[in-house]
Amino acid sequence: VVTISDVARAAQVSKKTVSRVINNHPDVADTTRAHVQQVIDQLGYRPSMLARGLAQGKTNIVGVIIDETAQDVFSYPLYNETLRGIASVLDANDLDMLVRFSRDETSYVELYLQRRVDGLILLSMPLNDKRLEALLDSDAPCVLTQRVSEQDTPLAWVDADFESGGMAAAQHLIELGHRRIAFVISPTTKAYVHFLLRGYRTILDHHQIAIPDDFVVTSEPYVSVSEAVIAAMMQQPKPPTAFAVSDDMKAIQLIQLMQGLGHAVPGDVSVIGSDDALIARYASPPLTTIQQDAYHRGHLAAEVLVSQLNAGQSRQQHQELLPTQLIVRGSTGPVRSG
Amino acid sequence: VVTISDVARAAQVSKKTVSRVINNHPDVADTTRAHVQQVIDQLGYRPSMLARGLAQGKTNIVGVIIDETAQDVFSYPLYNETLRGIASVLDANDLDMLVRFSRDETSYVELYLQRRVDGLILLSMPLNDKRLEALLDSDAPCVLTQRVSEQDTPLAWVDADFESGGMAAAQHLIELGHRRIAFVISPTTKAYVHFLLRGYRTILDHHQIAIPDDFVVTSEPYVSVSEAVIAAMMQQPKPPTAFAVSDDMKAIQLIQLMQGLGHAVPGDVSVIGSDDALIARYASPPLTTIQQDAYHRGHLAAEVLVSQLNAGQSRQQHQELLPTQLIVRGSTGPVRSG
DNA sequence: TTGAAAGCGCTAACAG
DNA sequence: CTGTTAGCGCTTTCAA
Repeated sequence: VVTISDVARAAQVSKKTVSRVINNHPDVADTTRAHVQQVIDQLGYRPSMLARGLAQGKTNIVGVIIDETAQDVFSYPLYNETLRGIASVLDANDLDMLVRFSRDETSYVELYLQRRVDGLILLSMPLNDKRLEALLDSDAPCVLTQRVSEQDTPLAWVDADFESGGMAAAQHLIELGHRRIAFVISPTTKAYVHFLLRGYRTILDHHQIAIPDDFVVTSEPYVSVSEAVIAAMMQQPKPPTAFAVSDDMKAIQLIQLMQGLGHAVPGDVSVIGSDDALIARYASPPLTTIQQDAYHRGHLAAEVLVSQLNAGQSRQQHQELLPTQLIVRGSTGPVRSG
Repeated sequence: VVTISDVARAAQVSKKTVSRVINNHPDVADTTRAHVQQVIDQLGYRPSMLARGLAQGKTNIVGVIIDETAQDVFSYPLYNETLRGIASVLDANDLDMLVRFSRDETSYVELYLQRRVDGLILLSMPLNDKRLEALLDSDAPCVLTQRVSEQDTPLAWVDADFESGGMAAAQHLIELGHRRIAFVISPTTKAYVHFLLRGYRTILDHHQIAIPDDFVVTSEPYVSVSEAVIAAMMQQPKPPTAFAVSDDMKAIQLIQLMQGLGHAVPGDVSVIGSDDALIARYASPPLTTIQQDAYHRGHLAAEVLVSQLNAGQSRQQHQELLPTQLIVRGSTGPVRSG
């Protein structure tokens, strides 16, 4: 491999001059620069980022942590978009992206402490993650793409406002005449489902509509909706006329399950999702859902991190709630009269 | 930040001894090791991967290149699975993953030449990519997850056998009585669509079924299926009775388009996809498609790369074709009699 | 079993 | 405008 010393020797200049050339430092005579550049090209020299990183004390790499196990990532197609949003910003700032899917034993801060990355973006951390303490103890620049607690956390985050989304959705269902609304909420380890539920609750409370305990089905992360549970619920004397589901994939499963059980959607029962994943449009009936802009979320989070990195200052408190929007499609309709 | 020297000083030993401890080198007295370890814990010392990398001449990072623009990644959900497969292997080998989405100007080999990564895994490279030459000129350890040419390439790859898949699909359609089969093939920049088409052709040729030129619709990467083109095709005196589509997303779009045009699927026209993306199951009718195991593909590719890295030898010629399987669901049926 | 010294390839002061 | 001298934090000879 050819090093900066090789170039310096061949070009009869000092290493520092070569360094100046490759870093586009202005204080170099044009002729010198041209000459050095020529030698660089001829030798096929590439600066070692490893060495540069050591000398400068930074890696120019950002760690992106995705705390999901295999199936979960598949069922949650929005990570792609968030990653994309992040990538666009990092690209523009000549930063690279080190992606790590969750490894339980080790805390993700290690990535920073071991100087593998300059900062972290955490996608989809579970609620009240224990490893978070290590993060807070460190001075790692860091941005979350999702809140990790219903309380305030001294960390920067950019999150989608699913509480408002839930409110809009509840409003929509109420306007359609629904009064018996059930919930499929999962995974309860993620903060957003709680905000979502809270949004629904706020509106329902306001209309003095109670949510019976057995109308709230929760499940482990991304486990399928239980047919038995739903079937039982629908056989009650007063079954739900609408279901609010915490993600589109599950909402679509629920629709198919309903259809299998002989309940028309939205004729007998309305279903409303959350996310507006691509799949929502292709479901039949197309899914009414709460839209979020995952790309934008990633984009913003990355921008916040980059500004932290550039400022060099310790943690910033940037916290931002992105709007969500109710997208009404065919899976919700007026409650059947009678 | 606390360095190895700090530890050495505090523990009253040499740097080398500390180094031996953190690397679990056997030649250290137990008492010394215990003592050093204690100092390490107390000081909260973490070895700098940057410095270690420079000293050892390797990064322990693998570069993963995804040559897709924004929308494309979204419409091709299998990347998630491939990434997952890769991650599982890298994890097991204490390697990290640097992900880069395509940046046209720069060749991805740069990642290696600049010593940012020890090797590369290329997902979804376009056919006959010019940047490939630079790769071949280098000695970068590298594995493709998809062939980049219909000819043989002196690079390791792990690909899905869509040619056989196409053959199985053609066989299926013929058994259902279809003779007028049309194709929606996209993007033509990817090798797999050509293998797929070749598979169909082989079987159709064998049955002396011609494919009229205007029965093959190609389109730019991931552009939607053109309604006008399809409508025109269906108004011919002898319209196709079946469509073979090169990915599931497009197949589902086509189904919806057909339904909008008043053609029942599979009553009037059968549609067959490719990939077996999650969405295929949720389409209505559920999509008949050619299944591949994207996770396994990533897993294998990463294993090949890791063995290259460990061998330290120059490029290996591992080339492997993974089986595909026809999954028959509801979108294909017997040709309408009359 | 341990240590001293040299070096990985680059940048950062500070001179000149 | 250019070069010299030190490091960055670790690993690797080679001795002891």
